[in-house]
Amino acid sequence: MERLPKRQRHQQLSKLLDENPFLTDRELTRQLKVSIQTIRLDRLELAIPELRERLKLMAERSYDSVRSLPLHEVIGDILDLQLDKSGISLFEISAEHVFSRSGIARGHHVFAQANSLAVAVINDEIALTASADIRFIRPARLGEKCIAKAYVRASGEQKGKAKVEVFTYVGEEMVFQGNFIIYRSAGESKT
Amino acid sequence: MERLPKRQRHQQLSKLLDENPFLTDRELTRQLKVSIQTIRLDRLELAIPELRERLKLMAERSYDSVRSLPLHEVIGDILDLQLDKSGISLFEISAEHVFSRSGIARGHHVFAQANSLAVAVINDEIALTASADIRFIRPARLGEKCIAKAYVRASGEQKGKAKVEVFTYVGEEMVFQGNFIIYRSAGESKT
DNA sequence: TAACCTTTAATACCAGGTGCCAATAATGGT
DNA sequence: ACCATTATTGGCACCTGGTATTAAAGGTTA
Repeated sequence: MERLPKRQRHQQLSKLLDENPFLTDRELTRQLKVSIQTIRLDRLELAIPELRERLKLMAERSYDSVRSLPLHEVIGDILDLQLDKSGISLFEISAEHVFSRSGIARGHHVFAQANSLAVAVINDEIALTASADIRFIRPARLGEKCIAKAYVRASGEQKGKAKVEVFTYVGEEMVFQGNFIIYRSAGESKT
Repeated sequence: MERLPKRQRHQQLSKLLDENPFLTDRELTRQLKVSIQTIRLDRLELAIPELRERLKLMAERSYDSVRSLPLHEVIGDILDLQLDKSGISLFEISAEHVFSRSGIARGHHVFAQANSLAVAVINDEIALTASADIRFIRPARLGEKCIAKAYVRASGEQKGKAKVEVFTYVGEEMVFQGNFIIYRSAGESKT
């Protein structure tokens, strides 16, 4: 034993199941070349539930996410969210977001991050983008982490419209700026 | 037997599983007061798969909707393209593009179609969105086919900037309108 | 009465596991 | 060289939530 193989295998196993959670133990034995018992011990140690439990968990998540916050409908990861006030999200530019020749992000991805943050920050059942005025200040490039900050300037609970300003930065540099007008269904509600 | 109970039961069964797809046959027998065999015959007739299959289907749906979230290269199919003049693209709103509650398309997908068309219509090596002024005129809904039409208003081969106007329609109705300023690398090039 | 439909029952079988125990490796420490 | 520990494998019983099939009991109806 090289003291390592087990941990390496654990990492591989986690990675495999991360990429494809639909694998049975039997299929894992083929990929990792160990017995099915070992796979099961590994899952035990790593606290990875059996296939059926995994599927059930996924089904449950998707089922009650229908009635929960639209957080995972957001492009980028929400780092901070103060409803009707401000929000921050992180979005890393990866290969599928850029023009292959130049390595520069396509504008609509940067926009998507800002737009979905602007919608998420509005504390309302239904929030839709009505219009926007946007500027791409400098290109965002492959591998860069974009931090978008959204500020609600006029929440307009009565008027049915809210104004949200979004600034996206890579490090210290601003790459994008946008003013969004968001339709909101009514006054605040929910939770 | 009252000749009806069966159909009534079928309706009830469908309704129960619609409200809570996580019910086992055994739990259904309690609610419907018939034997488990009857439940299974009912599911057969109604073509309702077993619990595990239902969970798997839900898991799969939620799984590849997560995977398809990242927007791809060009959004929509280019139907017509006259470089430096005009272009038309078609984009059909499908389940992964809408808010699940309302069935309304997220703004950034509609934007993405317009933006990628505006970039595609510019006849240059490198074309990037510099800024845009956009309006979402009415929401686009699940299943609707969006036709975006882009017109180059000022190609600005010297100035390094081009102005492109995009209108998106569903049938006769306009759903989106945008004015894009696109950076272009130099004069025209390419074929 | 026979023919039929609906419901229930009984049995064999399956996938994808858990839980447990025992038998081997393989590895280190001394 | 020996022992203890850890890692891996095997085997078996059992569980859940089913499928598939065959059979039987009950009411309905022509």
